[in-house]
Amino acid sequence: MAYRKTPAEVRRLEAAREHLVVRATEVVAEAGWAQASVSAVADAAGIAAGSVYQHFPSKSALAVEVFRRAARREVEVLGEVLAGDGDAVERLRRGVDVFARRALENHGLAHALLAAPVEPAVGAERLAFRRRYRTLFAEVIEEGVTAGVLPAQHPETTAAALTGAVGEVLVYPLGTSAAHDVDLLVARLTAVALRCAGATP
Amino acid sequence: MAYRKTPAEVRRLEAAREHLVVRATEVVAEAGWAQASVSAVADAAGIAAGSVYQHFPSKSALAVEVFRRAARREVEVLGEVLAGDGDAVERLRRGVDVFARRALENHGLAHALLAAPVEPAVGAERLAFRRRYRTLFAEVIEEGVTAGVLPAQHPETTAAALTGAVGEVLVYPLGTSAAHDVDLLVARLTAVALRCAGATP
DNA sequence: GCAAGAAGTGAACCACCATTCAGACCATCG
DNA sequence: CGATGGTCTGAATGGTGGTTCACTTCTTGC
Repeated sequence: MAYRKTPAEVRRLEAAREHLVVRATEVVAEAGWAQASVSAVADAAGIAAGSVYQHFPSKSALAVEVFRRAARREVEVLGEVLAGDGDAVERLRRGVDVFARRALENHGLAHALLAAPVEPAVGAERLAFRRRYRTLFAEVIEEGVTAGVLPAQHPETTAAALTGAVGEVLVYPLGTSAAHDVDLLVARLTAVALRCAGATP
Repeated sequence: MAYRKTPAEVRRLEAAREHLVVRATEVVAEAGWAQASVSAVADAAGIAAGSVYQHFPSKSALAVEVFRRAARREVEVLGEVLAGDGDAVERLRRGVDVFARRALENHGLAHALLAAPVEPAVGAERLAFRRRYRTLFAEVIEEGVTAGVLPAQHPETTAAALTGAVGEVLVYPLGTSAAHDVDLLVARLTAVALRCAGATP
């Protein structure tokens, strides 16, 4: 028993892993998944390619972790806004508003999360997160219907349509680095989203 | 001058190319892009891998051709329905209806066209075709607004939202081979789509 | 039939990357 | 300090799959 992991050592390892994930996320946000090779990511983190495998069993596992963290943040933010104050329609409006603004603000990462081609493992994760978005939206819509501020409808379908609609409207602005009138874009998007749910203006 | 392409020979070559594209499309529809390797596609067409390069300069070029043909058919069908009889709202409803039914009928191909991961060259083509869907929808919406059957709105944004919404609602049913109640699904989808555009029920 | 030249073949080739591993380096503790 | 057993390195390995090319097979025009 001449070596035992000391708490400091454990912390150091966790920090190294954390650092790797953060840098990998930056690479993905700035250059896309295709450029995020193991060696590129390792370089960005200042470690050797082989050291990546100290922290993750495969490149896929790292990619999934990068995706999960970033996506979870968005789900949490959306969830908070949708569970906030106001009636269902107002919360829905704010949810779409916040989601869109955050995506436009960090368009590289948003594009990677929403639209960019990904390897199968990450694709599966993306599907899972879309389902979570859908569930969040569906809850608010159901509330709105029950409260009588939204017309009768199938909440799951509307929720799926909303996630698709928001994503598609944002994809083109996200794909380019050109400047947009964010307020105008967001106003148009929230208007469509509310119509989608059948809110009366 | 001992060999000159005779018309019959030219026709034979075109037929061979055609056959290759058709078989490649079948492979993509049945097994997905990932399984459509050059050798798999060549096997399906009954030719050697090397012969693919008689017809296309690269695998990418073949993939793009496969995508383009299939996507063009859908755009044409949608265009015809949207330019048919009835007011803007009715045509929009029928457009979404027909699009969804065709997709569900041929879910393998639809999934490949709409949602499955693709190589960059095909991804660019996909974006281009989405823009065409958007343009088609936008025209009808603009008509509807002018005719007063739809409320004032930004047609391009609504059109983008529509393509995204339709795609997203269909992705899950398309991804599985499970049986669905097509009529119910389509009814729900057209309802959301019409609300999206602000049509009064 | 035969020479010319194109189409077709498929095994070899090659580029690309994730992954491995033998050795270097370092932290722990008696 | 020195023995133990971890972490780190980066060049070598290996699998995958698109592409090439020397060769064979077929079509054409005389």
